[in-house]
Amino acid sequence: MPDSAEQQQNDPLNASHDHKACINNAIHQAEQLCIERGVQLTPIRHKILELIWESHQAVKAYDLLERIKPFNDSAKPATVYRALDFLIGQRLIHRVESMNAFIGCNHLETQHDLLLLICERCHEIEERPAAKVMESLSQELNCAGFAAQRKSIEIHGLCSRCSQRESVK
Amino acid sequence: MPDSAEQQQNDPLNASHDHKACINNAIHQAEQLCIERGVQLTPIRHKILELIWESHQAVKAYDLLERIKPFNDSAKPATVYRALDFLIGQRLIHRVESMNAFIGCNHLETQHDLLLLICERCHEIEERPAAKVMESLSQELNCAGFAAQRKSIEIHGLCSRCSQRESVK
DNA sequence: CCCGGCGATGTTATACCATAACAAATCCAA
DNA sequence: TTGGATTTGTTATGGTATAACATCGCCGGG
Repeated sequence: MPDSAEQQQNDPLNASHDHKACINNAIHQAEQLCIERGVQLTPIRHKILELIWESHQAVKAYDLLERIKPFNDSAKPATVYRALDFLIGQRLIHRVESMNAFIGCNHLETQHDLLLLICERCHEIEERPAAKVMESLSQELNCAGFAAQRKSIEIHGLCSRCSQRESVK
Repeated sequence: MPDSAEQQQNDPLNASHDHKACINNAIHQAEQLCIERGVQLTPIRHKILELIWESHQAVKAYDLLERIKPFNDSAKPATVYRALDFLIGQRLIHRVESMNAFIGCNHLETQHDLLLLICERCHEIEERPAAKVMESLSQELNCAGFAAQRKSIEIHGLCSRCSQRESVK
């Protein structure tokens, strides 16, 4: 099978993006954070995190289940959901609410409430801190007297590369 | 009609809120819009819309199913989901992604992309147009070259009344 | 050493959420 | 009258998520 076949169906990862380094970095940071926090990034949790990081697309829990079975043949839904709960609790991944799916978090050291830009064509998801949006959002919440605990901001549409392609079509 | 709609907005959820008027207004607007648009707000769709408007809390599809059965004993999941699809397509209701639930839309005449403030204590949901947030969001998306099709902004936390209560406890 | 608590995982079962696919009914227009 | 479009009925199934209880391994106190 040619290398190109490994790449994503609709929209290969940006050629300039060294995804292996990207994964390694994320995983390494996660390991460090767990040590610092005194929590256990157990083999199952580690493997789930790796599987999620295999792409910049959101991954479904039952896909993770299928993909972890070769490494852990006793894996069941609860196995996966527990690992996901842990990873979310440690803010190492996001739950993408509008997709019932999960994606690695690229901003471990900074804030966790981010804008998610979800491309309907290539299915890749970009996280953006979007400081100005968050600032005006805070003001709005203040104004409403609302004490926010969790923010989910998910925008579906076409990413810049895909919208260029659409206009060429 | 617009007068009462604005009043609701300023005073949407508290004791002085005349929810019957609120429902009537929403339903009436919906009926008018469907006529204008040449689409059919059939009895099933109408009933589902009414059931959703019975509260300002998000409603689950299978709860709607139970609650519509007395009126339509052949109701099945598809019955409900089809009505929901229609109502969402006409922007008469929102899907609350982070809850797998549905809520009536209070801003039929204006924009549909709104902030949803979801109270974890009383479970009521407030819609807010949040013009400044939307403005900075547009700038952010522009900046990212992202062509948005659908926006889901859901904030979980404590509403003003509930956070007061919490601090008293 | 033993044991008891704790966190993690194994295991079974079930509940909840959503859609596919095809049939039947209705209505309107050609 | 027929035939297309829309809506609803019906059956079946697939996808998402959690509850509940059992077990295991580790580690520290008695």
